[in-house]
Amino acid sequence: MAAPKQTPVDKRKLILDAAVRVFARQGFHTCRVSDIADEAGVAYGLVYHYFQSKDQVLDTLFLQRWDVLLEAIRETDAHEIPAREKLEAIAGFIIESYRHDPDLMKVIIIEVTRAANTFGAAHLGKISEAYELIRGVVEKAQACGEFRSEIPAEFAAMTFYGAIEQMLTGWIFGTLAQDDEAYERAKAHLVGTIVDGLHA
Amino acid sequence: MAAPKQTPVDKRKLILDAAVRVFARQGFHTCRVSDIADEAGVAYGLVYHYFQSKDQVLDTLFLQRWDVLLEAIRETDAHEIPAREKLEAIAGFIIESYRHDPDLMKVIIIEVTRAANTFGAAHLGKISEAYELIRGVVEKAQACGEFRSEIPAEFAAMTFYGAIEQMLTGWIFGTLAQDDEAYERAKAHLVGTIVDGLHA
Amino acid sequence: MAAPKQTPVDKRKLILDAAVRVFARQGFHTCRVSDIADEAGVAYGLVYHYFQSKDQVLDTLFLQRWDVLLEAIRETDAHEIPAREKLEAIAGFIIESYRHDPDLMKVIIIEVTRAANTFGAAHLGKISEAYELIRGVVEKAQACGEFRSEIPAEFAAMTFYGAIEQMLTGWIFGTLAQDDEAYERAKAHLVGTIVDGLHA
Amino acid sequence: MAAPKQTPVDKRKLILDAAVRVFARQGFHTCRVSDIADEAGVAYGLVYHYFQSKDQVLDTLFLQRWDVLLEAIRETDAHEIPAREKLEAIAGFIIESYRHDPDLMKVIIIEVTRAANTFGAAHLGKISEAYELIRGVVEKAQACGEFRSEIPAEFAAMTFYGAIEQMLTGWIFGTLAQDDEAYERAKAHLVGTIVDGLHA
DNA sequence: GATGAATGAGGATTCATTCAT
DNA sequence: GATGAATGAATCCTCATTCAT
Repeated sequence: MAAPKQTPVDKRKLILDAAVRVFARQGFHTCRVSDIADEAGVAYGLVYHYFQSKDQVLDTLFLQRWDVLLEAIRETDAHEIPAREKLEAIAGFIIESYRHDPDLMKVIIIEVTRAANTFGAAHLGKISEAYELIRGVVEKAQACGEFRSEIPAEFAAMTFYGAIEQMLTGWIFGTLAQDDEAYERAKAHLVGTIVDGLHA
Repeated sequence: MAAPKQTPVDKRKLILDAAVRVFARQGFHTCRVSDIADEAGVAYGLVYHYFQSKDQVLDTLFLQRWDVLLEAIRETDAHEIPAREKLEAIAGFIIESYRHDPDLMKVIIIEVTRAANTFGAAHLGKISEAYELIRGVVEKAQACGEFRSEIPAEFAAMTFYGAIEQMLTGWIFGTLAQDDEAYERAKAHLVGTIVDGLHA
Repeated sequence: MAAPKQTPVDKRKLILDAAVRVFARQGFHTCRVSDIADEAGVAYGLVYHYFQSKDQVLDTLFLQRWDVLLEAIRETDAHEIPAREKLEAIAGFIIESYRHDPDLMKVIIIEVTRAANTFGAAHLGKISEAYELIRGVVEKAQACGEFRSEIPAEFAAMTFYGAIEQMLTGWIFGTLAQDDEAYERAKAHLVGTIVDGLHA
Repeated sequence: MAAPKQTPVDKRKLILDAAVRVFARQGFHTCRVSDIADEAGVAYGLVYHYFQSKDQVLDTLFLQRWDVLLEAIRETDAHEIPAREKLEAIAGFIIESYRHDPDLMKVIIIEVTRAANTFGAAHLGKISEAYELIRGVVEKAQACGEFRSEIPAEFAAMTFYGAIEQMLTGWIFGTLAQDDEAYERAKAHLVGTIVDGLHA
């Protein structure tokens, strides 16, 4: 009888996971490739067996996660629900992503999304897709009268996206309180601010 | 008799101005100190006569401009005007700063403010001062009943600041239209969104 | 009953042939072992099953062919014919070798014989055997009065060998015309120059 | 009174001279840039202050010397003397070059001229100029009846050049005796072989 | 025999910074 | 103040070779 096949260790996955921890801890530019290999417990060269370069490791991490995010936004947008609920779902998804794997989101925000001079520029297209999807949500809400039309949809999208990113940055740097309650409040207030406004 | 004093060329200023152009064009990490010296038309070593390091050149650029910004916010806040007008003044000041010297603002946003992994972290305190001042504006508006109190002031501040930065980023990368009309619209809509909300 | 034996593909031969093409195309140092395996359509590791190292692949290629060459010279030298005809036969054999398999000769000349800093030094002994054999031809011709004795035989051999190698190099790099007629002319003129001299 | 200006040490020259010794001793590919710096007694980075790359150091060495050689051939060719004397002068110049600085000529022959797979290919044009000049000498001799016309001049040139290079290679590898007498003999016999032929 | 994942040593290059003049 | 030659630390990437299956 054949021995039950052990799930073999996926070294590629091992390296990606290690990279998240190392990038989050030391930063992409500050860490060496050997730090990733050490953290993963694999030989130096194996990183280059699975990835073409140090850059490509981060690219992979970003694209994997970002595509999940875009898909989630698209999925949300497909439902027949008020725009307010869509925005709540989108904010909620991002916040939960951070809650679930803060290191990964930290790397994506700090090293890619906000790193306008390096990876941010390289992935501008992918990042813009998120704005566009949000703009679509706003446009439809304006068309059906849920949102007013004076504010250009692209402005509204930028504001919404900028607010989320700024909040995540606050959590990452510890300038904003972060506990379970704070996460929940954030979901509510983010949309509350953008949709209802600050006025009394 | 003393020779009539020629207006001496301020080489330090020459270097700072050159640095703005070089940082804006090539990015801080991609340019070499010699690029700055070449652009300024001075000798390599002179950069180190006036500045302790390449970092310090950027630090100087940032701090100079950021302090002006903080002062402008403080000045605005000192007036007895509605919070809405204060926020309009703040957004207006930043937008005019960009309009007046796009290279400098590009460098500050791209290389410092959004560069969370390098200079952004180093100047976290200074950058946070801006959030704090805006939070103060909101808090006072909540206290006097102009703004509602459900939204924590720090959330509101983050949203407002995040929206501005995102918009500047859009201009810098050319994903957002930028002409005189766009600048004016931006001033109006930014505050319109945050204060009045998107709802119909 | 045994299944009729299929002509088995000789993978070792497959690898050697592929190596000739790859070395000729990319050069020994520029190609990777994986390039050879890919060209041969075999697995990476199989190269190391049949050869101890990348070097050994080239060594094998060289020694195989060079021994054929040495044997041909020896065989020619064994005949009772004028030295002039012997030299003609030797030049003819080398030229025909190139005509028959230009890639292989290119690899041997470029990567071994002329590569004085790497394989040329390693195979100095084998290469020298060729000079020695040619020197023997000359010495015997001097002893019997066919060639004059003022020119040291080793000089004559070097000149003859150097001329052939230089001509092959010219063909390999395309600085010398190469077509059927050129090959035939080369055979005649090579010996014509060395034996009769250039003088009128 | 001003102190007599000491001839300042030309570090660039220091590096080039050190490179000749290191390349001759260890070979271009086997030595490290730090070996050159150490041999020259300068800091690692200074090599890169004066040269763009390790390759460029060798290029410089080759081109400097090769241009001197080409100039010497041209100068010789300009005289109204028999072709035989011209060839003697050319062979003599090269042999004296080797005698005067064997390390430099070793590097040029081994690492450039014969290194057909690397620098030889890169400098093919420059190297070919030498063939061309020699071919010119032969052509003129054929035109005036000093040399017979059956042998194509380009063949004759290849033979002559190939013979010289082969002889130098013999000296470099120690397969050919080298002392003052050998050098003098070589000058005479080289041309003796090519012009008068080996026949009795 | 055959496969290809895993290993790890080795070196050129960059460039911020220093310092003698 | 001004110059630019001199310094040397730091690290990504390549790729021949090994080895478990």
